[in-house]
This record gives sequence, structure tokens and C-alpha cells, in this order.
Amino acid sequence: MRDELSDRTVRGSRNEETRQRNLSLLLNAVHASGQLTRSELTHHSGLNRSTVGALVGDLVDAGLVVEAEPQATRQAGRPSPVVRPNADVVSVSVNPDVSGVVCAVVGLGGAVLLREAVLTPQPPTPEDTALIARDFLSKVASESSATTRIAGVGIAIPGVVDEQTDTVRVAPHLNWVDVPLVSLIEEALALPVRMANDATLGVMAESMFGAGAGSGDVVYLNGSTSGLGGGVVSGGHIVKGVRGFGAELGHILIDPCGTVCGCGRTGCLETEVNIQRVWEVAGQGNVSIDELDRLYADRPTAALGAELDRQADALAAGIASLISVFAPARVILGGHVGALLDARGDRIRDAVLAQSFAPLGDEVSLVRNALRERMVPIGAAELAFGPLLADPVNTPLFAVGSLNSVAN
Amino acid sequence: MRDELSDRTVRGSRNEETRQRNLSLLLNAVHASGQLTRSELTHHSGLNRSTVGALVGDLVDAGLVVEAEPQATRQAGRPSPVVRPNADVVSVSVNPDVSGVVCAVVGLGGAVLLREAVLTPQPPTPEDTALIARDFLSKVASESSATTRIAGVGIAIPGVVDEQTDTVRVAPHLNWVDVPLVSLIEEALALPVRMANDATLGVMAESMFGAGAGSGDVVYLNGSTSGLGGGVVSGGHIVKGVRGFGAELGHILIDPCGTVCGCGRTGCLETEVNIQRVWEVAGQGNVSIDELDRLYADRPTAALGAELDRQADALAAGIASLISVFAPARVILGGHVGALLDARGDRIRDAVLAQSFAPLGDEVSLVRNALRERMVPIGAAELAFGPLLADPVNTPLFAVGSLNSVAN
DNA sequence: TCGGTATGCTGACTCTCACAACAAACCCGA
DNA sequence: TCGGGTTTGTTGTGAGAGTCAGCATACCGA
Repeated sequence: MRDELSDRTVRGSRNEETRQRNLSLLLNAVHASGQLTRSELTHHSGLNRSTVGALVGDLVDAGLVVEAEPQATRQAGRPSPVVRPNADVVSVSVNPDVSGVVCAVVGLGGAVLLREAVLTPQPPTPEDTALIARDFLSKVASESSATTRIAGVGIAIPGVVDEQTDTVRVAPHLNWVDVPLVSLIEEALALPVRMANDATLGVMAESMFGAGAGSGDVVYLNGSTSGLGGGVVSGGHIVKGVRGFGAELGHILIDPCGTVCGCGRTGCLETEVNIQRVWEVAGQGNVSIDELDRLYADRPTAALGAELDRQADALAAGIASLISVFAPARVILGGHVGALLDARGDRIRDAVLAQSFAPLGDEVSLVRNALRERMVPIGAAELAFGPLLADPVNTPLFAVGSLNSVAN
Repeated sequence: MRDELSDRTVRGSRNEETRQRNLSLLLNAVHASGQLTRSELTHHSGLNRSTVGALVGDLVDAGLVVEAEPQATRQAGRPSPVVRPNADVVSVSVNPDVSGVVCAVVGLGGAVLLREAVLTPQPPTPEDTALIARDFLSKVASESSATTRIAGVGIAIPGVVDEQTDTVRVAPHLNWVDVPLVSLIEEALALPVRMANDATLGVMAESMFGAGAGSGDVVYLNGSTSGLGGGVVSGGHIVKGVRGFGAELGHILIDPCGTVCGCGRTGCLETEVNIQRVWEVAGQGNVSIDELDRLYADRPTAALGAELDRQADALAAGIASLISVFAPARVILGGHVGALLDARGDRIRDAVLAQSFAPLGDEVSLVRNALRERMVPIGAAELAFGPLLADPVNTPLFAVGSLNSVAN
């Protein structure tokens, strides 16, 4: 009687899982670094030369990495071949937002090969999203080489995603409630689909390839027209919470005398630090995030300057709270709070330091996100690459032309 | 040239590590459950009968578990022997606090075998702590059986612990700053010592044996005379932050118009929800936490009632922030906030629900801690058991009588 | 008493990695 | 240009770990 394994039971390790773990380790290393010599992989992993040789051979056979001629080095000894991720292995990312849908193709290794934003007059519906994704995929199919293989599709949602049921629980700015988007897109594209919150995927990308690289403790805050989202990596693990509902950092309390928030309380970080309030003060609606830097740099009016000061102080108070909770090595700011950091960096840093408990604030660095518009595509692709990276040789890939399954 | 493994490198898995992981898996299961049949271990782990048999045999040989006669069941088939943790394997926990030092002996399996509080007229110094621990250990040595073996010592500190340097960075209520307590106690006891924040250890204990058992997403808040501490388990992992500085939940912002806090800001959760303010209103200094329940139940004065309402509201606001950050399955309250939950449960729950973002608050349960005064000893012992549970047969144990190393 | 069932135990088999020995490819100095 | 020193790739052997099948054991129920 083989009952399905109970909830969170950790299963025993068979012998073959050792192989799987080691393959995963190497592929992850190559994926994260861009390229490594076999010798580096050997020292990096602590495994034997011969073992690494065999493992890399498996990955090459599976078409996941390529081995290239050794690069010229000034070192004694036989040169070691360079292992690179196979650029033909890609993931597709889909990111609906207030103004449209952004689709992208991202190669193993994190390179954004193609990125396309389709604007919609109204916030896209789930059906719009599926159609746009389908069109994008046909275009990709017609343009890319026959050897391209797709690992899967990752969707980034500006809202609360239920990971258990694979539905969008609520995305306020899209006006979506309880949308089973994963099955919708899966039917439209005939590819495996995974979905998560956009800021959660953002911190995944930044902690892997961007400003958080090398640290397992990162807090990310992203300000967009869809509100203030957040993601956290703690101890190398994404903070998800039950069903993946966690890390709604925009809804920590800042000022109980502040503005009423849609979440039911008053004075959330999201209501106090907010791009709409910048627009109101600036007298120009809909200044895009990209143009904010210029607006802030071009001698803002006194009123705008005061508003920026106010938002900087509120942001600092929020960051101080988050620091005392997570003690991160880095706080990464993206979107309009990234622009705010560039405009009011000293003010924010001073306030954070003054408000941080004992040793916690001393070593934290506040930085703007490094990946910018590539961040969400990379994060979503990372989500789609997940199964492949966890079990390299047993995860199926899909040919882009026929969209049929291909053995490995 | 075998360079020491770089920072956070994950090493490759050798073949023997499979054995180690499986031994660890089984010992953890037995430790957490108290007792399991070999058959249950088999289904639980997914391993083969014969493998589990060999693994349990190893654990028996190492003296870590004992196999007992099958219990009478009403089931067909050959009965399976019961595997229990060996009660002779123990850890020692040491917990200095404002009023003294609490020491305890905890057996594998989580049973508190002995607990002793030594009161000091002043908050104990590090040297006091070492002496008291030493005396406690001699007493244990003289009273316990010759077969008792100690895995190690766990220290719980009401303050910020630097896990990298094994020092107490700051413990405000003990007046400790930069105390290398681990080496101090290691010298005094000649046993391996580990140290962590008390609330962090509390949540470890509660999520393993207490109110959080079975869930990997738990937030714990503990109110004591040493302030408001917290611990978080997210996705099954303790939230530690850089150097273990994290989860200072007492210093999230509640009200910028509130009371000045020692951390440098105004209106932290700790300043708004505070046992001292209860004492002031109640007109009785130093009502111990144990007596709070009675005080709250015995028709409190109107002033005290109002203060409890105020603190309940502030606590609810803090909990709502934490829920939006962590989306836990449970919020566990201990110490005076545990008493506050019993006195103002409905008020707190209603406020939390009203202030929680969309689906986040719906499924959270607020509960009082279940382990009470056993919580910190169990958590600290868990810390000390850590190496043994991770690598059962290769971790040395120590005889309690001679305090000499004993093979396994 | 006997069939059904679940579990313990044993030995053969497979998988995986380590290791040693050898070959290959580079640097450097004579 | 050659040979020693060094580092790495390659190959075959050996040891450790889990699986699996078959048999023995122990319980239930008719």
C-alpha cells in the first residue's frame, strides 16, 4: 500500500538522487556564472575530476551545456575546457501589467534574447494575456533556429498568486480575481507553465544575476503603477509564506494617521510611498518610471521636492522595519522607489541608519536594482527553468517549431 | 591544492552522504515523533524495508535509538518493532535572563528531564552564567546514570547574537555588550556549545513540538521583561538574516507618534506593547508573567482594561504587518502577549482580520504558545542536538560523569 | 487449522563516486 | 629545442549505498 507521501515529508535519498543532485549542482553553477572551466567546477563542487568529467558529459549529451576549447591562460598545467550553458535552451516569460503584456525569451544563463511589450488600451484580461502570449510564441517559433528548445513558461503577476491552486487570487490593478491563469496559458501554448508574484520573481532574478548576487539575504522593494511590491530571500530561500501569499511588503504599517489603503488598514507603506502622489504633485499624470529620473534631476519644484522628502522618510521607516525583521545584507530598490533612492539617497540612508536597531543597520547596503527592465523576464524565466535546473536530464524540453515534446 | 570551500558553495554529494542523510532523516523523524514503528519509518521515508532495517540497526548500534517489542495492534500482518529515541542522550540548555539563569536537561525526543532556575539579585554577568552552568552540570553528573551521554550545550540569549563570531553582540536587559559567551562556557564545561537568540529558539521549539507543529510557516512573538522578541520559521527554514541578526520583530514600526525606543526610532511594537506599561497602570510593579493571567481575569480596573485594549490594538497592528510579510499559517504568542491574547483574543483577532490584505489574513490562526516554560529549554537543546541530528553516527557524544569524549 | 497479509531478513544486482595510473597539454628554464 | 614541473583529462578498478526478489516470521480472521 504505497500511500502518497504525506504533506511535507522529506523522502529518503536513493542512490540515483546523488547523481541528480550533482548534475543539478553543476548546471546551476554554469547557469549562474555564465561560464566555468571543468577544473573550476571540480574545485567548486569538491567532486573528483573523473566524476565531474562524467557529469559534464551527461549534460553535454542532454544538450544543456556546451564544452568549448580552453581559453588561453598564463598558467602552468593542461588547460581546462570551458563549459557554457547551451543558448538554445530557453524559457518564455509573460508579464501582464496595467498597461499591457511584456513577453520575453530568456536563455539558460540568464541572457534576455528577445523582449517585446504589447500595449493594451485597457489593462489586459486573462484572455488578452493568453492571446498575446500565443502570438509571441508563434513569432518566436518562426524566427528562431530549429535547435531551440523551450523549458517552459513563467508568468509574473502584479498581485497575489496562490501557488497551491495555480490561480491569481487577486490582482487589484488588473481587476482580476480568482483567475486560473496557469491552466489558461497551458492550454493556449501547450507548454508547462508556472506562475508567481512579480516582485518575488524580481528578487529571485536580482539575487541570482543582479545587485544581490552572492548574498542569500536580500530584501527587494519595487514601486510601480501597480503599487508597492516586495520580495525577500532569506538564508538563500525565497520567503513565500503559505500558498505563496507572503512578502506583501507594501502593506507593512508606517503611519496609523496616514492614508486609507485598499487592504483595510490606514497608513501602509504603499499608500505613503506612491507614484500617484508624485504625479499629483508634479502636475503631470502618468510620468513613466523611465522618465522619473529625469524629472527628479531637472530641478524639481519645491512642492515636488517636499513630496520626495516625505516619501523618502516614509520609505526609510519601512526599510528600517524590514531590516529589523530580516537583517538582510542588501536592500534592493526598483521602479519608482529605485528612482527615489537616486534622488534622495543620502536622506534615506541616514534615516535608515538612525532608526535601525543596534548592529542590524550597520552593514546593510541600499542599492538600486541592477537588471532594470530585464529583471522580471529573467525572474519569470528562472521560475520556468526551475524543474530543469533541479533535475537536468529527466526534465523534458520542447521544440519551438512544432511545439512537440522532444526527448530531453 | 585543496582550497577551503568558497563562501556559500554547495558541495557535491558523495555516495556516503546518502547514508548520512538517510540516517539523519530517520533520527529526526523519531526525535520529532517520540516513537515510530520501523514500518512507519519505511513508508514515511519511501526507502526500502531492508534499507530502513540496516539504518535503524546503525542508529541502535550508535546508541541513539532503542528498538522495543511491537505494540499490540489490531492489524493483520507481522507487527513492526517500535523505534524510540534513546533517553540517555541529552542536551543541556542554559538561559540567562534578567532575573537569573535557567538551566535544563533535555532528552532526545524533546522531554525536559530536569529544569532549574537560579535567581540572581542582579542580572547575571557572563561569569555568573558560566559558574551557574558549571554547578548545574556537576549536579547533573552526580545524579544521572552512568549511561547518560551529552550531545552538547545550547544557550538562549535575550539579545542579539552574532552567529559568525559566536558572541553576544548586545543584550540590553543583561547589560551585556560584545560578550564571547560561547568560548567562555566551552572552557567552563568542556563541551561543545552553541548559542542563539531566545525567541528564535522558542519558535524552533514550538514549530517542532508545540503549537506550530506540522507547519513550516510560523511567526512567534514573545513578550518578557527583556522586551518583545520574535522568531520566524518560513518555508521550514528559520529566518536568521546576516550573522543571525534577524527576526527582531519587536522593532517594527507601529506608530511614529508613539514612545521613543532604545533602538533609535519612535513607536516600535516593543514600546507600544510592553509589560512595564501594564505594571504602571496596574499599580503593581513586577507582576510576573505567570501571574498576569490571574490579574487579567480578576476584574481589572477600568484603567487597566483600557491599557489592555490599547496594547491589544497595537499588537494586532503589528501582527497584521507580520502577516503581510510572512503569510504564516500560525502566529504564536508567548509571555505577556500570550496572556494578552487570552484576555483580549476577540479584539485582537477581529482587528487583525480587518487589517489584513486580501487572502492573507483569512487562514491564519492566532494561538498562545503551548510549551510555556519548557519552550526555551527545548529550543536551546534542539540547537545543541543540531549536529547530532544532521550527522548521527559521526557526531561525538560526551559521558556525563567524566565529561570525557566517548566514541559515539 | 489454514489462508491472507504485512513485515523482517538475506543475498544478488545496479548505481555512483573515489582513486590510482597514465596520457595530454601547458609553462619555464637551460 | 628539449626536458622537468605542473595541472588536467581519461580510463579501469574498487567500495559504499540502496533496490529487489525470495523466503521466513508473526499476526488476523474464518
